Amino acid sequence: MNDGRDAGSAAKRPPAGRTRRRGAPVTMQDIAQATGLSQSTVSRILNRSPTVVPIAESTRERVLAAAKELGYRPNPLARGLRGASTMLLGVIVRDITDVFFAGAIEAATVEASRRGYNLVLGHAHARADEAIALWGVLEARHCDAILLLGDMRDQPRLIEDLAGDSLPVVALWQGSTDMDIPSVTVDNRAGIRAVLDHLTGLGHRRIAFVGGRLLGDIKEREEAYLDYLTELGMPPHEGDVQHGLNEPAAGAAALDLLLDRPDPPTAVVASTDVLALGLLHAAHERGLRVPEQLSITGFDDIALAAYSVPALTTVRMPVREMVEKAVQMALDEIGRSDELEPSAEQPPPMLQPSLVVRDSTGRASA
Amino acid sequence: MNDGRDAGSAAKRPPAGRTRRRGAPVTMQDIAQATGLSQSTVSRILNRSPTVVPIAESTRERVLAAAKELGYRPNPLARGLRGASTMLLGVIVRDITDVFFAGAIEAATVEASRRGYNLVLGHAHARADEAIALWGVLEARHCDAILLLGDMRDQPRLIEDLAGDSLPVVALWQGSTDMDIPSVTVDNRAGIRAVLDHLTGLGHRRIAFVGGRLLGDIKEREEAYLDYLTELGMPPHEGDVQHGLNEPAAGAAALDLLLDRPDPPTAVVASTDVLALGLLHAAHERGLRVPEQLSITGFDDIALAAYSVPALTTVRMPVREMVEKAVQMALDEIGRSDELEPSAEQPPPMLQPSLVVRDSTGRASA
DNA sequence: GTCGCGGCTACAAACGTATGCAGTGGATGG
DNA sequence: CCATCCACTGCATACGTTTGTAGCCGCGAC
Repeated sequence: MNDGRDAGSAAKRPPAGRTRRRGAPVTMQDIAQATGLSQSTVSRILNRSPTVVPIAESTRERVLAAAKELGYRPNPLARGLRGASTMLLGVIVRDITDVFFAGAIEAATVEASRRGYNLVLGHAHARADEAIALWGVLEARHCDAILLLGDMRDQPRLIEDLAGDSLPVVALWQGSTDMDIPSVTVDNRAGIRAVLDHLTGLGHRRIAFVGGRLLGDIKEREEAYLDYLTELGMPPHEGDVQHGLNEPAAGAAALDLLLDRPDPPTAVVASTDVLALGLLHAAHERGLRVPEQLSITGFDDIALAAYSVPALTTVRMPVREMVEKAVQMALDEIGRSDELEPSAEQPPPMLQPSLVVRDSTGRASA
Repeated sequence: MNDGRDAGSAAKRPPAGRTRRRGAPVTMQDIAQATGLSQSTVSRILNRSPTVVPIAESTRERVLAAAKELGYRPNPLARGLRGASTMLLGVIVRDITDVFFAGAIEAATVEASRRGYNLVLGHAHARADEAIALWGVLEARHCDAILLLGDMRDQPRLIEDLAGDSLPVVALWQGSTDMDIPSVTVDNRAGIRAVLDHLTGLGHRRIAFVGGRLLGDIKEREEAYLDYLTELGMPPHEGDVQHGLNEPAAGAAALDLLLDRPDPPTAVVASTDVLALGLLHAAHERGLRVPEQLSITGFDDIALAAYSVPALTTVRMPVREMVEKAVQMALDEIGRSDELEPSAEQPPPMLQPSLVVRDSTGRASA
């Protein structure tokens, strides 16, 4: 039974029944040796290769038994070397702690596994200036395609590496930029318009805006806000637009800045649900009643938005549909990878969000 | 310039200046050919191999230039085949949408990248009964070690595959089970005790509990709750303990069940912040004022807990410390992988949580 | 009796990289 | 002027698969 693979020293290994730990991985070669067959035969059986060559039923069973017995696990590296697809979908997200992206990742996981793919998660880590390790995450993983979640424009290295790469990349929520990366976007303008229609319909005339860093979708939302109010002839007052990180704390701080003035706004549009939650909290801290004294809206409709106090009026992001579309685009591109001509350039799909009215908005107070 | 790698047909490729898409990946062989050197020399230079053999400075520069010029990317598969470590840390999480785990993943990402590792995320998908594709996620990825986030006891296939595997596995928040997987845990009993001390100190005598599925930490928390109240001689009334999924909706539903009775409790301990947020919402819906009429506590201290309405009294989970410890354990195990003896069995580290008093708890009402 | 053929299996060449060892050339010392 | 040594580079092999093709064997047909 000594197959020559033992290390030189005959140190007896722990006699535990189940030799876990450091059993040199079982290879096809081992199975071949155990069954007296050749490694290639084993390979064919283990992959039920498409009848190119017939295999005796008895042999098949013998091999399968041995494989199970020895606890064989295919080595994906070796498999990948031969050019097989890795069935991996890389996902780069700029901030995992952003609950919105967490939801998107969930959606991507579901959609990917429906197609037999698994997810590899890279992490842009918004606050790390040196995002160099990034490209390692992707390329280092040899995925079949890559999904980009969020606007990565501030990570030029990443974009560059990605562009130089030979595999399909699809971006989500990167805002309508002119980067030549196929993308799936949402109609941010329509979302903001819906929110502002709703608020003005409730009689609000002084509507403030709280945004995150001017990236991607956030930027679009702010621009849409400005355009809308300008067109209506009631542009925001000075100080009616606040910026900060996309965190509840920033929202809370912004609210104080907005309200610690004479003649404060009667409604605040947040560029994000997370910010809106911070606004709600700060309003409560000040003893302000929402929506009686102040209306607040969000954007995204994260899971918690329906359970805030009070429940948040927001814009529903069609996350599932967008991710579905993006995964499909990426995988289609893989399929097309053999052909020479680049796929016909189509306008990036843009999906429609929808207003969800809950309890954080009401008629404008005197 | 025709290096023989072209496909047979001389179909001219799109003349775009930047030939993206489907340029067969540049290999060391290509660089060797371009510089007139051999592949092995290129390899040594590109890895600055440790002076085993000297390399002429001019040659080095020539190669580096060519590598940059051609846009060389090392193939991690091939590299891994040779046994090199993949610098990958696998993470299996049972539910990504759980904001608590999202935070943990963030922490793991940070800690891993501090050590030059990257994360691969597998997804147990709490609701998928057939978690078969799972083991594919891990093994298929050939990581150097695996972190388990949450209790996976209901996924026996996964545990089994994991145990049969030869690489280090460390579990986090799996509850104190007797599975022979090294783990890092938190002292749930101490956390619950702190919460109950706090509440009884405020005069509460009828304290209800809302838990998720009886898994891991949640189970421990519920048991601690029962023990505590029993020891104090005021065991929970019938119906004072509610169960559900770990979602705000479940928390909201539970609150109604708890309060739609004569003689309702004056405080509710949630096994999780997420549930507690649902409780807060439901209380608000009922017009109940927190904490004047009802006290509510959470567990975990997720980022949003400080920004709920009102801010949530909860138990801080030492996430960063725990993840740090776990990553260290896993990586240490890798280092030890060459030695034969299994590392000396040590009791799994258990970290201490701490009470965070905010505004959702107050003196018991009449 | 020989040939052919079908059914099964083994051989071997990739895939891209790492690395021990064997060269090769030039310079230097005797 | 030859031997020696050093600085440098190439050769070859291994890693674990996949896959095209060649080989073996027995049985039936002519």
